[in-house]
This record gives sequence, C-alpha cells and structure tokens, in this order.
Amino acid sequence: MEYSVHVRMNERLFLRDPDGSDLGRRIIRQSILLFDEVGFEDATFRKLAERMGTKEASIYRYFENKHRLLVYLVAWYWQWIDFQLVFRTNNLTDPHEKLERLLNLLLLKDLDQSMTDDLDLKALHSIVIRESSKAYLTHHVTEDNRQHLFKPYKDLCARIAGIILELRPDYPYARSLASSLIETIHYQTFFMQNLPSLTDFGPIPAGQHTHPGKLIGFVRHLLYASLGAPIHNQD
Amino acid sequence: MEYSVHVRMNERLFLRDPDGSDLGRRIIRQSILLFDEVGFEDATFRKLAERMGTKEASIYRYFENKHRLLVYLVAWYWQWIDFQLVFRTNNLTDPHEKLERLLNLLLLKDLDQSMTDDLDLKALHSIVIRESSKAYLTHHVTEDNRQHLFKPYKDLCARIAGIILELRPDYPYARSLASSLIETIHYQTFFMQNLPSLTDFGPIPAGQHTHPGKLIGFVRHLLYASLGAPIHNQD
DNA sequence: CATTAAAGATAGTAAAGCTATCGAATATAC
DNA sequence: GTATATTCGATAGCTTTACTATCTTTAATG
Repeated sequence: MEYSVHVRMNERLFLRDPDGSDLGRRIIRQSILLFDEVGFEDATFRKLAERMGTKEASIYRYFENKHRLLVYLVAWYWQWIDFQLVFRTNNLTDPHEKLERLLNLLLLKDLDQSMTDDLDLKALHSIVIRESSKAYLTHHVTEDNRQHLFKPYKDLCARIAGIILELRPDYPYARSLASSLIETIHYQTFFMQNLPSLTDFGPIPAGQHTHPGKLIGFVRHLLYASLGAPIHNQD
Repeated sequence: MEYSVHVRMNERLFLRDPDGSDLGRRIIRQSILLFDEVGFEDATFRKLAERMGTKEASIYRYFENKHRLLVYLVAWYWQWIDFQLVFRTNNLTDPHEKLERLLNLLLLKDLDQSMTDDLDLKALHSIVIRESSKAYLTHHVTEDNRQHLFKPYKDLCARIAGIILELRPDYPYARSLASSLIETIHYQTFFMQNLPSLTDFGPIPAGQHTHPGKLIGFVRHLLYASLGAPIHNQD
C-alpha cells in the first residue's frame, strides 16, 4: 500500500496552485531541473517555457515572477524536511537519536525517492544549497516575511530548537544553534564542492553523491560540543 | 602623522583600476551607498551613473558588470579585515586574545573610521552581510575561483584557521570552523535584523548600530565549545 | 448543448545589460 | 608648443529579460 503525502502550501506563494493542475506540476518539476542546470540567475521563464513546450505567459499565471517560484520551491523543500523529521523521529525518546536522524536528513542520506513521486529531490537539494539564501537575502525580505513565505523554514528551526531543548533545557541559544546547523551544513557542502580550501573536506569526486562523512563529523562535533555532551560518533 | 593603508587588489577584479582615478574611486564610494540603499538586485549601472552624474558606459570601462563590482567590493572588504586582523593581533601571543580581537573585528566593533578614508565601512559591512554570498553562489563560481577572485576571503580563513591551530594544534576542522565562524556571524546578524525568530536575539532597535552582545555570546560559546576550551566571557 | 475555466498563441512595452563610436578635454612626450 | 595618447562625456543602438494584454482554442462541467 502506498501513501502519498501531500504538502499543503501557503497560498501567497503562488497565483494559481501549481499542485492543482498538470501544467502546474510540470512547472515545478521542470523548474527544479532548470534551476539546477543553469543556476537561478541564468534561468528565465522563457527558457522554462521552451523546455516545457509551453509559453511564458502560462507560467506567469502560476507565479508572479522567478523569485517567487524559488521561494515556493524552497518552502516546499522545508515542509518536506519538516514532515520527514516528524515521521522519522516519531516514537523516539532519546534526543541524541533524534538529532542523528536530523543530520542524516539534512545531508539527504538514505533517501527514499519513492516518497517524492515525480520530482527530483536531489536536484532540489542542490538548489537549496546553492540558491536558497537568495530567497531571503533581498531588499524586500520584511514584506515577504509578513506574508509568511518563510514559515516552513522557521517552523523547522523551531522544531529543531525543541529537540535541542529536550537535550539541554537550559541551553540559551537553541534557535540560533538550529538555524546555524542548517546553514552550516549548506555552505560547508557548497564550499566542499566549489571552494574546498575553505573546508577540511576535499571536493567530492565527480558523479559521487554520498558525502565522505567528514562533513557530518564536523557538524556533529560542533553540535555536541555546543551542547556540552559527549560526541555521538556513529560514522 | 597619518598612515594611509593602500589595499592592492587582484587585477582580474576590474578592467581599469578604480583606485587609479578620481572617477574610479567615486564608482567605489557610490556603489557602496547604492547597493546598501536599494540592494544588489535592484541596483543598475544606469542608476549608479545617474547618481554619480556620469554615464553608464563610463562604469563599464572599469567593471565588466555589476557582479564583478560586487566581487570587487567584497574582496576589498576581506583584504581590509585581514590587514586589520594582522595589525590588531600583532605582538599578541595568547590565541584567546587574538580570537577575541577577531570577533570584535568581524562584528565591526570599535571601528576607526579614520583608517578608511572616504568610503563608508558600515555600509560596506551591511553589503557584505546581505550580498556577499551572492559573490560566490553562482553557476560560474569555479571559473571565478580560477581567477583568484575569492583569494582575500580564503586568505583570511587560512589566517583564522592558523590561530585556531595555535590554540588546539590537533583540532581537525580548523578551516571549516574558520569559515563557519565568519558565515555564522553574517547570517545570524541578518536573521537577527530581519527574521528574528530564527535567533535568540531580538531585532536591533532602529538607528542603533551596536549589537546587544548576545550574538557575540553565542558565537563565542560555539567557538570555545568546539575548541574544548573554557568560555572566555568578556562581554 | 451551453457555460466557463485553462491554456495556447501572438503581440507588445519597458527596462536592463551591454557595445560601439565620436568628439572634447586633459595630460604627457618630444 | 605642437603632437600624441588617454580619459571621459555624450549619443545611439542592439539584444535579452521581465512582464502584460488580448484573443482563440480546447477541455471539463453541469
């Protein structure tokens, strides 16, 4: 028996719900591939339309502009991660165990592609690493925030902060540590792949998708050192 | 007696050296103000030219495009920080002391405006926080890196890693910790100001430039916890 | 069959991004 | 002091991006 988990998105993220039509779902699927291939700056609605065999105007019926589409993809990703976290830590009591599951999730380890139907999660993960900060590093971040466009990311951080507080109820920087954990994983991954001298992990051999494990070692060390706990070495 | 420290830049960062002419220096000074005011995406060479009372084409004689100008500003900033770090930690022996100076520097505390002549360091700092990751989060990062455009940032990280290793010669993640330190300060500052629920520090009251000190507390905790050292509380 | 919503098709505007050229001003060389 | 070269201002133009408008076709619904 198959379960399909539907991610319900904030209506301000789109003009027409892309999940409500075939064309809309193709926009999502193809935009992930396009953003991943050419990068956010070089992607245009025209190129996306051509690749989809449709017209620019059709895409504008779903999304105000390219930036909103990026925000949508990133929001979708964080809601997906948040759900996965809830699912995978359900019934666990040990916060250490929960944090381990979280790290594996953020590094997209042992991925079950069947749960995401038709869209390319690895490509989406690459987009999140390379482009997601552009979703909020704008001049209009306050306005976007007012419309709750970043709620999925904030919800996930709050959930992580909750786990941190289970482990150390008196830790005074739970939310900052949660957001730092996510961001650190992202740009260390990016640096490792593109500016490796900024890290202590070599670049990943081409074609290989799994991380050599040193990155997770660093993050684990950072996390548990901060929480004053012994390092939970599992790698 | 006044000393003017000249920052010598990599020649690939520009077409014509902006520091070699009056117009060039005005481009730098005004672009900092423009980027700070309207944000990188909404800034254009046309707007910059208008504000300077010159023409678009003149700016193109100095910089290939807007992105290269950003890379130049960011590179200048990191070279300046690196020099300041060398200067301020000169003759110090205690690595703890050096790291404290570094933190204050990265948070732009006790700034001596006289050392930067005519350009607005606080505005440049804001640009670095909000826009600097866009300098490398591109599809052409590898090509840019080949041209050594990010060398100042890498040099600074290497220097910080050196201090870390003075303190803990066996610490295995010195470079990653160095880059994480810088990046963490940046986006925690950004979050604090724009998405405060992602942090444990409230937003800074408008018009106030000094940080309430909680951010530095977090970063210090993260740093010294990682290095297994007692926390050096000075705030 | 009539209605209406979605999407295809075509067109067009405004701005951004960038290049080319020409002449005036100014500095430098001889 | 005249020749030469460099810099900058000024104008123009081209291509692409970003976005809007409108009209027709198609498909779904009652």
